[in-house]
Amino acid sequence: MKRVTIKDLSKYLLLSTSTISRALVNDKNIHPDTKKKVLDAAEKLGYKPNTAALNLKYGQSKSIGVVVPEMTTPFSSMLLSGIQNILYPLGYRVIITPSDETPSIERKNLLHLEEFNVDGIIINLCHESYNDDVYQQIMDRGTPLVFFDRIPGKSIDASKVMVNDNIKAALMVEHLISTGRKRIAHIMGPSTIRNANERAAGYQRILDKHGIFDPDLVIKSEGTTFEHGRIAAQQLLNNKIKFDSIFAFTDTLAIGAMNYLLEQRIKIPEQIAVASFSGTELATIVHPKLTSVEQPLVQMGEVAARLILEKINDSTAASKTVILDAELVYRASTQL
Amino acid sequence: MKRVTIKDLSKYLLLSTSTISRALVNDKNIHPDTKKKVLDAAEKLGYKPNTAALNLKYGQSKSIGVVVPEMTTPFSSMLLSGIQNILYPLGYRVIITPSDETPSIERKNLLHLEEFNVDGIIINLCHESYNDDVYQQIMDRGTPLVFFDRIPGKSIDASKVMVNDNIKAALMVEHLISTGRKRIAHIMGPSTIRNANERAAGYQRILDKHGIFDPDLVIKSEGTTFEHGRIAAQQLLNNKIKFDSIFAFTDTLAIGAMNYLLEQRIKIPEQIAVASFSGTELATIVHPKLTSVEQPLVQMGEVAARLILEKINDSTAASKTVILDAELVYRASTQL
DNA sequence: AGTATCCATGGGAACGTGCCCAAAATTCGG
DNA sequence: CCGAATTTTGGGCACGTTCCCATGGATACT
Repeated sequence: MKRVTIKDLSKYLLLSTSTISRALVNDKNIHPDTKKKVLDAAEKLGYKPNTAALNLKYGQSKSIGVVVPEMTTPFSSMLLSGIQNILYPLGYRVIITPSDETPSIERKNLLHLEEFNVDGIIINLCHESYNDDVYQQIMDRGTPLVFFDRIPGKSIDASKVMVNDNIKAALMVEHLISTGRKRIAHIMGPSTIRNANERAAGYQRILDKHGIFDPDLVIKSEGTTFEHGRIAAQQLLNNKIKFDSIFAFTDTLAIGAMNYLLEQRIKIPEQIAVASFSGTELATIVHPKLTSVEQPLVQMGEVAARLILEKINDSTAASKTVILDAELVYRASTQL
Repeated sequence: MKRVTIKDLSKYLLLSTSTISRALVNDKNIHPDTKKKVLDAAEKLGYKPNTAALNLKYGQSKSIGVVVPEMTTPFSSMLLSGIQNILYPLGYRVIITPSDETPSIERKNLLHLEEFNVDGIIINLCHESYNDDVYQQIMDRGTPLVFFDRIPGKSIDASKVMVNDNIKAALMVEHLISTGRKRIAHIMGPSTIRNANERAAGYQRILDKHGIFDPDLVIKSEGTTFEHGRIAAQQLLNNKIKFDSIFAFTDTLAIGAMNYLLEQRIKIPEQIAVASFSGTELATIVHPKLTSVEQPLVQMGEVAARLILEKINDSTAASKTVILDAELVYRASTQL
């Protein structure tokens, strides 16, 4: 099945390719009758513009790369729908590459995307510094980068989208305190993730303020999977430290922890309340439903897409950092 | 930042573009010294082949479209990693478009992907027949299609990958019976999905065989979300029908149902056992963990990718239907 | 030494499109 | 009714790459 080109139309209608082209791109220098004839023939023969030719012509690939740390939770998929909301109507392809929370894979993905000639890359890091050199290289070579959610530790001249982790974590801890909790444990994310440190800082700030901070209450998790959450909960219980609630770095960790507690026949929230940070459906599909900081994920994706478009359309555009608001949603896991 | 082309190398080394090209593609008709010089210069100047030019040259876009009904569960992401395992090493881009379980969006996505000139499309349907005409059109126009998981109802000449829904559903129901359950309810998926009918048929076949089938035990769900599962469970309880277990069309429905039961303080599995069908992590992150038919999702993705490659590389290749095995995993939701 | 063979390189067309420039066809003003 | 202005069309180059064909030079054989 040979594809129909402008040349085919040209032969078919006995018109030059220039005229055909003009009809197709809505050029004003063309007779309405001719234009109609061309459009009809294009429809009839099933003409489809060849994107490869256009890409070559304009030096753009009309595709955007997205790097996410994982795709097994709805987190990334919500961000993606935001990104696609903006980019698909503009004719961009979106190419997604999961890094599996592994910096070396992230690195490979980035270079791979560059190889694909993407016009820009939107990325949610898995390590705050490991690939700093690559980010800079890629940008130096002319491909704009936009960071979202997990941004680099070191300041890099690129647009960024995120929420205020520190403040929102603090507010969530305040909520736990307001429900009478005093021994609030924290399952902290890997310290190679900037947000983990920010949220931990917000947590500590409030406990300090109330004079109830205890370093033993903080468990540093080495990863972000459900299993890591389980392990953290197990550690907390094994440590024989008293605690009446948990604030976890993410939904995933919180749910893993919750499962372990439930298996140990601990009642949530009666004995231990659980709160976390995210913005996905995950919080509502467990029992009891999880109190969490709901990030506006779809909106974050949309903003990230707009920021990358700005950079693509004007490579000298100033970098912007957009901080979105997140809402605290109180559910059964912290309320009797 | 202008990109480096073969012409730049040509000027830089005072060699023709032909020679540069030969060096780059490992042609044998080139002096080793020249080749080394070119390769070094390419490295030094940061030459990257222009994919758009290659795509134009070879008439392929080196990209594959994937249409999935949803992306909020790990289901699609596991399939995607399978697909990407195969396609990325071969230099293919993968473009993902979620249809949101809406046939009209699926239709739009398919046409959109065709517009993008993808070399092939891998699709998991959201309706067994609504878009039949488009599938056929797209294939007629020369873009191969591969169906996986949810395949079309009507027979279409295209490769397909799936598991044997009927048999596996039957085995799962046998398991419930073997644990002493006699009143097994079924939350059936929308009958516009072939698999829903197949699994329901497997369910009924076994209940009939044991003479314990009761049509009142079957709830037809209108959708596949967690919420639909909740509603189904609610209906079951409201109907005042006695039942001691549930076999659900998918994990998602099962978990939604489980949540409702737990909220009603019903004990799982003591009072009601729950089993389902899927193959994702979801089954293990709820409490109690969910017994389910584990489909080899990553493998399914890999097979789908290989099948589409076959069709791309030889448009006359015969269509294949691959049926993969699925494993029953028994967890806490059905065992005391 | 002359010719045939081989190797390394250069020239240029092609993929499909848009756009610049020129040419043809039409309209307009006097 | 003729030249000028305007509209409509055609020719051909460019984007970056590969590959066929041709060319030049070196080597081998008679």
